[in-house]
Amino acid sequence: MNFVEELRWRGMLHDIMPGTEDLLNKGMASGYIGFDPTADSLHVGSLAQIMTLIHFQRAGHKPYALVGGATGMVGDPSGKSAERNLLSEDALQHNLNGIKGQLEKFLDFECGANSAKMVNNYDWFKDFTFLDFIRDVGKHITVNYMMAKDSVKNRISGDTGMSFTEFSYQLVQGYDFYYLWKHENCILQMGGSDQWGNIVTGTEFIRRKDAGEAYALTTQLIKKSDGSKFGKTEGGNIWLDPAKTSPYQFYQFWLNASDDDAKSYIRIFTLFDKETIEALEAEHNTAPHLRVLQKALAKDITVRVHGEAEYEKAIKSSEFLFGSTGIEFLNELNDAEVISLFSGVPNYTVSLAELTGGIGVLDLLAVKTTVFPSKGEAKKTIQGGGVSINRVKIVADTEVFNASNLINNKFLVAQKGKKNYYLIILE
RNA sequence: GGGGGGAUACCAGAGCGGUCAAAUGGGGCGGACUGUAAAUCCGCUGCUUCGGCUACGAAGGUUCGAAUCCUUCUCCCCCCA
Repeated sequence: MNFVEELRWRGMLHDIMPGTEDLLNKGMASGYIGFDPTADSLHVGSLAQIMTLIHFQRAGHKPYALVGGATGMVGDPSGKSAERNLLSEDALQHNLNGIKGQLEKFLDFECGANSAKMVNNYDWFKDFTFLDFIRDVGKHITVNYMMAKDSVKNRISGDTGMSFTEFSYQLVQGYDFYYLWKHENCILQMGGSDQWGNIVTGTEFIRRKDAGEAYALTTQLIKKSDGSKFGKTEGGNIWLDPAKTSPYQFYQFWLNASDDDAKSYIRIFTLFDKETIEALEAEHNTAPHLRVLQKALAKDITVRVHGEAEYEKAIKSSEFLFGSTGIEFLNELNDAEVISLFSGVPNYTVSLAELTGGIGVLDLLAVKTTVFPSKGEAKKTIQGGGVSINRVKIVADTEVFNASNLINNKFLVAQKGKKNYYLIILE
């Protein structure tokens, strides 16, 4: 199956420039996707782009991952309603290093002719002077053309306006494409559907400057079936970096996908073939409450991102926290085992001496720890029946805890809502 | 340069002298139902030692009393030149 067909049946394809498929069918081609260094880790949203590159490579093509050291300094206006804050050079460098390390885990950089390659556009922009840029690049693209782009139009007709810096972004990205086309024979740029305008500026630039041919392909923006934004939870973004999103939280994120979402995610984020996926769906439909689909999805991605061992730990934690195992089960474990079981959930350390004298729930959850940001909020949630300690619902905000409430003389397990656990360690 | 409009909680957006910690919608959080879904319904959504305290762009002023009236300042938008 060729690359485009692959994306198509998985529901990933959004838009493709005419001729692209024919070109790819002729043999190995090089293509790239740019990654934004706005943070030092990629998140599940970027994972979709990584998957595109993986499919590209599996179809026998040569994938390039571009990290935007230069474009990161400018800021992409696409999909943004307000001017972006610029990152300092140091922060940018730090972010680039983090992202590079992650990309290396997904693509094969040593498989011969179609080995993946990583490039940083800062390398070709750092010595590019402003005058050279406006003469060699700016001259080929009219302002009229740039103004017609949705990302620009939206901002100009909106309230916030747009700086010259962001306006020029599409030229900078357009030049990236030209540079890679010229020096690396990169003939295709891919990206999320919000990147179409930027990518096409690149193909246009290549055509006008060197009368060259280059192609564009974009993938569907991932949306949840309820319309809300993909990749965010109460805790914020879901990151690939285990220090930012623990493997347990990562596993939980996928496990919690709704049925509809799971059906689309499993096509996008796993490499299972069509038959396997359809079989899983059939199985899921006969007993939806077992959530076979979500489990298969969560397992596959967690193993690929964090490894088998972390997946096993996430499963164990999940089974305990959401299973029917009673809290007494903890008594059978030693301290290290308990801490490991809770390794994915936020934990706090409180002095044992203070607890001996008794600590009220409000102080415990809002002062000694930051389970709640204020006592007022803790109180309200308790009144709404949303707080448990050691799996027992708190009924009054005056309840006091002391050493006799400890599990293994060391722990308290707090819950906010059903899904949010916190481990309080007393020492 | 001239004229006009505006700035309210996370966002949008009412309020235009007391009854305003501020309508309504969205978002968020919590509860019920359930499959740790979806949909639906319900509650909460400034802090507090529960006496109060701090809040409606900023600083002053009028008033017993201001988000609401006046003055100055800052920022934004629109029209004309």
